[in-house]
Amino acid sequence: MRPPTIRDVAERAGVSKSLVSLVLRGSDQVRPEKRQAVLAAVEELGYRPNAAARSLSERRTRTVGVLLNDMRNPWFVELLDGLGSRLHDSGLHMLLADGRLNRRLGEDLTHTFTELRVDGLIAVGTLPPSPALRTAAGQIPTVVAGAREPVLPRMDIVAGDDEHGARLATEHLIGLGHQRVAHIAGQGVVGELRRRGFEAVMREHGLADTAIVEQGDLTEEGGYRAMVRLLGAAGRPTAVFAFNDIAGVGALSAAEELGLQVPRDLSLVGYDNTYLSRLRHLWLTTVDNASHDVGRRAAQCLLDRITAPDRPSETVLVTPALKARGTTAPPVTSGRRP
Amino acid sequence: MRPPTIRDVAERAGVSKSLVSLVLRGSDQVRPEKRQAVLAAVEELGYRPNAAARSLSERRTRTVGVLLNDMRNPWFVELLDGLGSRLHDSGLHMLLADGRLNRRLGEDLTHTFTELRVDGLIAVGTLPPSPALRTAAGQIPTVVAGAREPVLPRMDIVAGDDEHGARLATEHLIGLGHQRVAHIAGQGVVGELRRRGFEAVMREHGLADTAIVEQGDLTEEGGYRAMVRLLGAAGRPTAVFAFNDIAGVGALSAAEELGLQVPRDLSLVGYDNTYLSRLRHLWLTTVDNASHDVGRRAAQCLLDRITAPDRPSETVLVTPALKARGTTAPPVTSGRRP
DNA sequence: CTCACCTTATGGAACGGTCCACACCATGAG
DNA sequence: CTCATGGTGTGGACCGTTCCATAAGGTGAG
Repeated sequence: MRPPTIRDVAERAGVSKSLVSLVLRGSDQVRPEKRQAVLAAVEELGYRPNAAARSLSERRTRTVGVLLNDMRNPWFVELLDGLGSRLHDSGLHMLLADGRLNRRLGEDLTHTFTELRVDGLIAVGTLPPSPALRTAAGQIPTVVAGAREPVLPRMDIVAGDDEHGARLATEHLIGLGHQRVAHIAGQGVVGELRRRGFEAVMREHGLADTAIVEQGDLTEEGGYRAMVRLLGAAGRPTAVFAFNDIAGVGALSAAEELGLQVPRDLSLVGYDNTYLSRLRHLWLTTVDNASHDVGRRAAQCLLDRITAPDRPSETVLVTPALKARGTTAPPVTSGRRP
Repeated sequence: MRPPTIRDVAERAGVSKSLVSLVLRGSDQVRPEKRQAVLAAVEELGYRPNAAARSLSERRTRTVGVLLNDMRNPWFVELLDGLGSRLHDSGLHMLLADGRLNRRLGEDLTHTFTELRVDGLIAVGTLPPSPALRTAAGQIPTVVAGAREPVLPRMDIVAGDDEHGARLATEHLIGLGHQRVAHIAGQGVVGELRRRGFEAVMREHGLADTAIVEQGDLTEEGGYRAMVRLLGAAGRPTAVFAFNDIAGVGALSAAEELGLQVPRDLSLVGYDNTYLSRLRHLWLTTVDNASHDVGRRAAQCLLDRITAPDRPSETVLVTPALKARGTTAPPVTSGRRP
C-alpha cells in the first residue's frame, strides 16, 4: 500500500496529472468543475504531495536549516519563535538541529543540510569554528543570528547590540548608586562587546579604577567560581553584571553561600532575559536582547539574501532593553569606604 | 553554477554514473583504481549527493520526525540526546519541530512530516490531541516517548515509570519522617499516574488521612498557586511532592514568600531532574526519569516498528531513580501535632 | 468561411539519484 | 576450440513532481 501519487489522483478525477498539478499549485487557468473534481479526488485518496519529488523538480526545498549550538541554554527559544513566524509567512519550513548533540557523534550538520539542499542556513548563537560552515556559507545563503561571528563574505549578521545592552546594565547599576561594580565576562566576540560596554560606561562615570573584570564562561559553574573569586578579593564589589543569566544564577548562589543577601548586600544583573531570570524564585534583573525581533529580522535578512545572493554583507543590530527585577537595589551606605 | 551531480563526477572520473553510485554506496564489486578515480573526482568537484533525489529513488528518507510540544520546558533535552545517538547509529537523521511554535501559526507539523515522507515519527511528551497525528500514525511508524498518550494501534509507548517514580519520591519523604505530605498534581495520564503512586504509598504507610492533593499544572505559576493554597489551609503539610521541577520551583517561591525555610520548615521534591533542579541555587531534590535511556529505547522501538510495522503495540517503562538534593530534610519535631 | 486567438487541457522531458538486467572480457575446464 | 563462470562495468527504466511546448475546441473578426 504505497501512498497515492498525483497520477492516482488524476485517474480518479478523470484528468491528466498535469491538470492535478495545476490545481494543487493554485492556477486560475482551470475550469471550476475540474478543479472540484480534482480536489474531491485528493480528499478521497488522502493525497499528500511528495516533498522530495517536488523539490527535485523545482530545484528548491522551501526549507531552511537552523544550526543550534546547545539546547540546554534556552536563550534562543524566543529567537526561534520570531524566526519561524517570519519564515512561515514566506512559505518556508524550518529544520532544527542541535550541533552539540551531533558533533558529539562526529557528524557535521552542515553536511546534512547541504545534502538536503536547504534554501538557506541560519546559525543561531556562537558556533564552534568549522571549516564546513565556511564552505556551506559559500554555497548556501547564510545568516548568523544572535552572534557576531564568524564574519564571512556573502553572510549577514543579525544580533542584539551587546555593547549597548552592557551599557544599559552598567548604567542601571551606577544609577542606583553603585561605585564598585564588577563584570563577569564571557568569551568570544559577544563576551568582548559586553565587556567593552561595561568598561566604557565605568570610564565615562569616572569609575575606571573600581571597575573589576573577572573572566567567567557561559555556564553556571563559571559564574559561581568567578563570583567566589570576586568576593574573596579585596575591594569587593557592591554590584555585579554577569555575562548572561546562567552565569548570573551561578553568581547568585556564590553570593548567598558566602552570606550575602541579594539585592541588599549585592546587586546582580544578568543578560538574555531567559525564562530562568523570569522564575520568581530568581527574579533576576537582566537585559532583554529582543530575541524575537532578532529572529524575525534574521529571517528577513535570509529571505533577502536568497533573492540576491551576491549583495554585500550586512550587520543588523537590534536594540536591547533593561529588565529591572528583584536582584538590583541601591547599595547600603556603609561608612567603611575609603 | 549548479552543484555537481553524479553524472559530473562520472564524466570527470571517466566512468559511468552507475559505477559512481556503486562506489558511493560502498560496493566491493569495484576495482580499486576505479574506486580511487571516483573518490578523487568527488573530492575535486566537492560533490554532495542530493538527498531528495536519493530518497525519491530509494523510497525512503532515512529521517525521522520528532514532534516536540514546547521547547520552553527543557525536560526533553536528555531524551533527545539518547534518541539522536541511537538513531544515528542506524544511519537515521532527526528532524526537530516544535509543535507549539507551529500550531500557533495554524500549521500542522504532521502534515509537513508526511509530505517529507519521514521513515518514522516520534512524539515527545504529551501533545495536544490531534486527529492529524492519529492519521499519520496509521501510515507512518510512530512511537510516543516520555508520555503515555495517545494510545493508538500500531503505536508504541516508551516512558519513565511515573507511578514508580512518584512512589520513590513519596517514600523518600516518609522515610525522612514526614507524615503530612501533599502532592501538587499535574494533568493528563502522567499526572494521574504520579498522583496514584503518591496516594498508594501514603495509604501503605497508613497516612491516607494526611495525604493532600492539590491540583496544579505544568507551569511555575501553577506550582506557585497550588503551594499558596496548600499553606493557607489548615493542616499544612511538612513536605510537598510536586508534579515536575518547574511546578516545584514555583512552589519553592511560594514557600519562601510565606516565610518558610526550605528544607527546614518544608521539604520539597520535584520531578524530571531537569537542569533547573541542578542549579545550585535551587538544588531541588527530584526524580530522575532516565530520559536518556527513554530516548534510546524509544529509538530502538521505532527501528523495530519500521522493520515490522504490524507487530502488536508495546509499552516500555524505564525505571526512574530518586535524586536527593538540598530541598528535603527530616521535619522539625514540633510539639503541636495532634 | 477562414483564420487568428484565447482558454483549457495534455504529453513528455527534465530533476538526480538507485538498481536491475545485461554486456564484456578473462579464465580455466571439458 | 567451445562454453560456462565470475568479476566488472554500463545503459536505461523508474521514483513523483514541475513546467514547457503544444493540441483541442470555441469565439469573434474580416
